[in-house]
Amino acid sequence: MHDLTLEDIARQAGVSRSTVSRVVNNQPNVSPEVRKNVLRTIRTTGYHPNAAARSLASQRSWMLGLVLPRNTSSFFTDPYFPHLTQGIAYACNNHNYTLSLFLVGNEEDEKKISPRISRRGLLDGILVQSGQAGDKMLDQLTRSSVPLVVLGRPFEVDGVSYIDVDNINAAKKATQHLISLGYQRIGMITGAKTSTVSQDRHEGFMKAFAGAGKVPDLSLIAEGDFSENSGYLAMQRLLPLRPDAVFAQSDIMAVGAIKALEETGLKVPGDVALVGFDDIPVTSLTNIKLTTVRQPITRFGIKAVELLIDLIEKGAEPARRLILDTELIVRESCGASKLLGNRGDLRS
Amino acid sequence: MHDLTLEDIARQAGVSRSTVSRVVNNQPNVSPEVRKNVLRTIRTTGYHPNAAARSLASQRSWMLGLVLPRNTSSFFTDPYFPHLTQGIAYACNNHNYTLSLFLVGNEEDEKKISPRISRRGLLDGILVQSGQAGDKMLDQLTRSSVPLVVLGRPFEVDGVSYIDVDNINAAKKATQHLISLGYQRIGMITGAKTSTVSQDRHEGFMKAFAGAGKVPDLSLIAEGDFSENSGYLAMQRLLPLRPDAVFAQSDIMAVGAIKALEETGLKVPGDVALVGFDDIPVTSLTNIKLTTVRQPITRFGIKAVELLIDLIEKGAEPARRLILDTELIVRESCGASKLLGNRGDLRS
DNA sequence: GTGAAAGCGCTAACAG
DNA sequence: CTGTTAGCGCTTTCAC
Repeated sequence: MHDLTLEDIARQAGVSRSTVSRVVNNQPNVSPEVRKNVLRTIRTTGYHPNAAARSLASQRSWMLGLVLPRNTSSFFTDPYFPHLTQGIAYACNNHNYTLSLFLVGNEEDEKKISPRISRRGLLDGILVQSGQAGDKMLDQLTRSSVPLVVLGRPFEVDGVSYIDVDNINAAKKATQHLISLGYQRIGMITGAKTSTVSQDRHEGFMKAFAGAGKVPDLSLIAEGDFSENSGYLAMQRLLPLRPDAVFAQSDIMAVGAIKALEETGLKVPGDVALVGFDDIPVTSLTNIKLTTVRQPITRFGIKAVELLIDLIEKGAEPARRLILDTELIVRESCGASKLLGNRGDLRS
Repeated sequence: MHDLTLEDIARQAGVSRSTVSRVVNNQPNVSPEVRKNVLRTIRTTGYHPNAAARSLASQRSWMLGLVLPRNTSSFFTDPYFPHLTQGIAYACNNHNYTLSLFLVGNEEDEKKISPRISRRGLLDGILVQSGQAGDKMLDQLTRSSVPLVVLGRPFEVDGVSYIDVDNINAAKKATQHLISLGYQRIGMITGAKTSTVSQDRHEGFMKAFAGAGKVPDLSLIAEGDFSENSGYLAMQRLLPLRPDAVFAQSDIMAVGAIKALEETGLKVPGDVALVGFDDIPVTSLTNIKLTTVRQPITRFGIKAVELLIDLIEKGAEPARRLILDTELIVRESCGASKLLGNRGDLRS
């Protein structure tokens, strides 16, 4: 059975190709009866328009690309990316776009993927995870003519549209919280210092101190890489310096830190208080109720897609940016409940 | 600057469109010098062929679809899916295919996604996660003319190609291991009973007993749904029945089970021995070294893609199946090291 | 080894 | 409201 075409449907319904096209695309200028008639033969024949032909003729593929660069090794270990991907997939679906996924594992992948992404006619728009400084892939994509939205602030923001959460304020709130609880030796476990996320959260940390008229002990800042193990190791390095509270730049690192503390027999928050970032369901990873900065990961993905579609439809110039708010979720690991006599979740 | 076409390159290189096409597609019948020449102008102009036009003319999109149906809610909580996706993405990349992702969240998604998948000209092949019994989407895809590989044994295997791990044998090995260690009250935490994975592992469990000339206590079989929490709850239900060993059908459920045991003050493996399934890095989730059945998740994804490509290139008939082997990884949670005086990893 | 020409199946003016 | 027509940019016979 040879595949059906518009032509076939037109013939069967006794109308022209254009009319069928109009019906398929839900366009006006078709009489109700003709439309109903055409719709019926489409249904009975099981006709589906050919995607390639449509893309070629309309210069629109209805396809969005999600590019996750190599440094995103935590794709498998950090629930962040699955959640993000889900939000993106959901939104694509909602807006009738198809999502294609480009996981760039190494340089070799990059070489094979790059030209594929650049092919005209394949993608109507691109979502790319903000990477480390000097990310070639991002540079290259930025130069292409396909509408682009960067997930997370990129290093070079000139002329590129991006979406991000307000990392500076978020980290500031988290740190202020610890300061206000009276902790005196507040440390931080950062992500890779070459990432903008980590830099922004670092800045928020500093701002909180500045705002309180205090100066942080910089030796209490340990670098991680957003992986759990790095949080574990960072906390081990921090321990001899006797911090009484630590702000971990991701929940997963906070979990690692907790492991390190438990191994040493230290209590959270009794001996060391902890605040995380993400609000990922870590309850499954540790029994400690983690105080954390909640970022709307799924919503982030949805908004990213909507921004991208807007750029596609209304033009990518001028570049736009969208910053989402976060929320400090006070639970037990920061010691607030004990110190202040509160119980359960508290939103500030 | 208007996008470049083959025509443009042909003109600039002083040859015909066909010749450029041959060069682009690495076909023979082009003299070395002409080829070199064309290649150069392609490079200097930064020409990239149009994907839609190519698909339309060649009836090949070089695009594969990965469909994860709604019951795959564990996409975010179980590392299994990120790993699988990574293997698939890697293999697609390697074979010059682009991967598109269809996460089917609910019925509404299904309605929007189905026609998109069925569109001719979009996908050269489809990978679909095996679902629950009566999965409409799978049924529908099976009926379509696009080559299809099901991930995991489907309910109806007639005429459909699929890839799976040898769940029966794997579960049998795991259970035999517990039996051989002398446990007398061996329980099991299953996945949803409507899934083939769970059914097969159930069968393996039974076979191990049969092979040992024993009869399992069926009341020690508790149903979960592959989520951690379900493992936790299942173990709570099991505890009053005093099992001395439990085979959890996934590592994540094993972790839940461990939580339940720890809460009750019971030791693993001292009070209850445990064997999991997957060999996911759960070390981050619990301090217990889990004895488990290792399944090659990433390789599973790679093999699935390769099988699908084979079907695309050599025809989908007759249906093929590929069963991957598993390996029992003996660590500490089964109590083997204590009972047998062994240490560390032991592969059976 | 190379080029001309005929589509691939659809959209989108433009007439009518 | 409907049909005619001209492409979209490439692949692929088929001559030469």
